[in-house]
Amino acid sequence: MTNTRQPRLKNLGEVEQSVMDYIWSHGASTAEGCREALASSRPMKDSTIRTVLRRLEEKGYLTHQVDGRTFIYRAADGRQGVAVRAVKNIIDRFCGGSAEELLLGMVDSEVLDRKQLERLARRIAERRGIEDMDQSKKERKP
Amino acid sequence: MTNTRQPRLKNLGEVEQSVMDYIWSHGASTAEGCREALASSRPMKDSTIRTVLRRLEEKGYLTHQVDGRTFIYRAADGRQGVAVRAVKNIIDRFCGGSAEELLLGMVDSEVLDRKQLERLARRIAERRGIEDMDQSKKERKP
DNA sequence: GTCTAATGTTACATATTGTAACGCTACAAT
DNA sequence: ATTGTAGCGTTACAATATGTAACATTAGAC
Repeated sequence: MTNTRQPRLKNLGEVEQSVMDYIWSHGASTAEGCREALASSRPMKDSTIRTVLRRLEEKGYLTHQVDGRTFIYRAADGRQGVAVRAVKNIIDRFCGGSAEELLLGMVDSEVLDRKQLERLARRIAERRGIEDMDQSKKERKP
Repeated sequence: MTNTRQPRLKNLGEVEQSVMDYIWSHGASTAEGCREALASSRPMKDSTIRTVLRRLEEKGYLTHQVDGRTFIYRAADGRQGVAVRAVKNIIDRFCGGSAEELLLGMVDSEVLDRKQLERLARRIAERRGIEDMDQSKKERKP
């Protein structure tokens, strides 16, 4: 709610992306767990996956907790949240900070079907209620 | 309309971004025009700006036409379009190709005010009309 | 024909990303 | 206690991306 400007997530490379995809769907994982899970599509040495995981943690995508002497890696933020943050970055860079035109463009393009648009409209309606409340608060202020 | 999968625009570096910002707001420009416009915030040698422009063209952000022996650079696509494409990329990578959850998340977060939500809702309504037509076409098919 | 503005070519430094060898340490089994 | 090894850290190297620019080439102006 309090719009804490978050620190601009760096981009993900291919391997990094696939690791995040795995952790996002699987939940938490050890280095070995990741390595085995990705082995069929992408065989990696033990030290490779560890480097990738460490970098992902540096970039803020992962955190780890220690269990015995094993690291358990977890996503620091969900897929959803990362996606929203990425879009906010786009908004800052291409839309002068205002999302409106972008979202209108999204709606105008072919990205959503009818059912999805309905749900979106409903959600907007709910949200409008909240915004209205905020609005009234503001109007009471001066 | 025909969803031609466009070729994944590469990311822009800082200087590249500022060049695009200039061309997007200014319209078309020569190399010298760009260089002078950015000189105060970012002095560059002639050959530097030229390299940047050429790379931007390689990446598909710019095109040029020749006037005499001078290149006139133009944006290949508008800010809006680039932003939408970037968001589509995010959707592909983080949302399994479906924009719905992402847009719902956007609406739930604090990126739009009431007026903007209203306009968005109205646009969705229009769009729903179109989608409905498409839908009826589909239903007639089998 | 010479000068010069405009473009082309090539290069180099730094950062990012994928990949991995090697090194260290704590625990388990002997 | 000694040693094997599982698990983490350190370091490195190649490929690509990005910013920067010197130097080369060429087509017109004069």
